[in-house]
Amino acid sequence: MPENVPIYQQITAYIKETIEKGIYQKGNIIPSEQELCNQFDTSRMTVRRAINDLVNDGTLYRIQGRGTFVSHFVFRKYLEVLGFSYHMRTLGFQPSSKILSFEIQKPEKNIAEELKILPSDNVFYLSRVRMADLEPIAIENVFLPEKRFPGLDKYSLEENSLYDTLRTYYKTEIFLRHEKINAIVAEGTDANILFSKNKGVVMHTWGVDFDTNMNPIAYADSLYHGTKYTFDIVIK
Amino acid sequence: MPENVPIYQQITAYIKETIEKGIYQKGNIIPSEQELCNQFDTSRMTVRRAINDLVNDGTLYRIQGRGTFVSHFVFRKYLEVLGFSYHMRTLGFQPSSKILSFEIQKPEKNIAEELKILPSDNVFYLSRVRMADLEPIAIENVFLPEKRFPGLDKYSLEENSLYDTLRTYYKTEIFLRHEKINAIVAEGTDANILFSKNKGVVMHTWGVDFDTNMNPIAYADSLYHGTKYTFDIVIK
DNA sequence: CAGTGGTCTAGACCACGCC
DNA sequence: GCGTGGTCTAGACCACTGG
Repeated sequence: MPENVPIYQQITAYIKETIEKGIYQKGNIIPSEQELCNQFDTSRMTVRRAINDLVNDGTLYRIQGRGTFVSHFVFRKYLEVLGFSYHMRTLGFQPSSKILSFEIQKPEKNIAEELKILPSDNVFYLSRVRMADLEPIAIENVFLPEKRFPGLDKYSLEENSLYDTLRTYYKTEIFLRHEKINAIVAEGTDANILFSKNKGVVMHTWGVDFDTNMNPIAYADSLYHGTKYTFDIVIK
Repeated sequence: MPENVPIYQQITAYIKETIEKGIYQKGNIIPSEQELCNQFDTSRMTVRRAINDLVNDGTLYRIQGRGTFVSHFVFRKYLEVLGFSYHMRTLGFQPSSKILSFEIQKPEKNIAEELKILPSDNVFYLSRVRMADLEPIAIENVFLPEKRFPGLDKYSLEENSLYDTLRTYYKTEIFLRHEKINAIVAEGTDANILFSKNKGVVMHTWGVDFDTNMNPIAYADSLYHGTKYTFDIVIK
């Protein structure tokens, strides 16, 4: 009967489900730790492990002496790490991409450093226009070590999410992204693509994705349309 | 001998210290959980509680069967939540502020909604130019419920960090910020302050700060100089 | 194989909020 | 006082990595 899934994960899954179904409402109290112990026939430390995970990701909060509650918050963490495609879909837009370039290169010095590879190692350079309902929203330039993702060019990244591809074919999950953002004026080709004009205001982002062992797996340098796109960020 | 501080907090403090002192280096292994049990004369669950906290905030990572390691990452999470003053100091700049306005107002509808107060409730409106080494970097407009922070106007926010003031005098700690960012062209007074010109590219941010109980405690709407300022963000 | 982290138990006492 | 969450114990067995 008990799956091979750890009990604490069963409990977090159960709590998330009941929240999604609206059984536990925002701001309402959830069953006490003791009740959950009885319900899942387990010890309190295991229940607390489950609740801790949900408190850490912001789903629940605790008040000592009173109980554990569902956050008032419409939680949208992880969005950026899940990528543009996912983000657009949650906003109700149809994401699509147009590939500008997908080739093997020698990395520039700073990119090699960020990816912790040698300048003589190869990288895939993937440049895409990202669109929402066919409107150009961003230009994303991604660099990935060839060693880590051999044969990546076999896969169609026009239709599929890059992160889905890494997950499915290379068992690589992004754990964390370190990103920098500023605002600049885009000109030339970039401005033409995003604004159909020769100038436009964009957010410029650059940064590195890491896997669960904190190995760098991708470097990205992108431009986002200043007003059509909004970063939606939760900072703890 | 043992302080009133929980053991797991003593352990996290110890580990952080040794990392800062360079005794545990980036990528290096730290003592095993069993060794830390002996060192602190405590049980493994307590040691794990301590390590979990540091894994969750990205300071450490674990590999089953091998050990626990110091992240390769120069970690700068929490920066934004700690505020502009703190951020600038970590970058080696001298932060300062010039208050443009500090008064009691009735909130606009959307701000009242975000702060979960009535439109008839009062808010403090604090508008400041934030500077680094006397160069204007940002214009921050913050709205705080008067009910929650009675007498806030007594304190000098020209010299002191707003968040320090909330912490010290109102025992209020920011747990989380939900922030949105886009890029626009600033004009008029705003552009004059930040660029000494009548136009300039800025990052526009707006969002809400929450305390540990997920009560909204401040709404901020700010403009950051597009190129002098860079958001530095870690997304998990 | 030994050593590491991953999960779990069945209790304990304390601090806090509420009635 | 009672029920809540906060901290902690002293074990246990499993899964994984390395030599």
